[in-house]
Amino acid sequence: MAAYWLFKSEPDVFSYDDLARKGSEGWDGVRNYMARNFMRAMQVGDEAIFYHSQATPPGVAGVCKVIKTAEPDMSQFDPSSKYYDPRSKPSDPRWDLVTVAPVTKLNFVSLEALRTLPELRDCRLLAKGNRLSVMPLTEDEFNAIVDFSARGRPRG
DNA sequence: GCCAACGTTGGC
DNA sequence: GCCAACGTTGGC
Repeated sequence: MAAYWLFKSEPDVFSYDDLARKGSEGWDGVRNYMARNFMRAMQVGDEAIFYHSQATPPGVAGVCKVIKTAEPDMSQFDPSSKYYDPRSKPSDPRWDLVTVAPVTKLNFVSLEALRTLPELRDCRLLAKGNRLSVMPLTEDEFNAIVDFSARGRPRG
């Protein structure tokens, strides 16, 4: 049973277009245990919303999918990486990544517009103070975003 | 640049 | 195990 997720990325660093250009990307640099655990639960074929944070405006840029399940994020062992974690050992890696590929570039849906969708009322993306960079979505939440992007207005 | 919110760290 | 301090995130 496929699951649905949301990934945040700062487009100045790595945008949906960057993913589309590259074809796939190991989602490295996640250093939050909850986000890591969500990645460990991902299966090949799961689909995810690609969200642009720290953008003007922030919002949803596309859909991507998981093409490889969780494996150690090697940047944790690289002292020259900004994601280096000196407390992590190769024999017991702390941090994982999944590999994603582009599916569809969406008509951009701003955060402001997302807040108008009733299906997202309980989505943690919209919760005040939310900082989680990888999170699950319900099928209804995922579809509401994609449908709004396609139609430019809410369902129903 | 500001500030609220949150996760993590470290002293005790 | 508690909790204050700190660093980071992310919208504005």
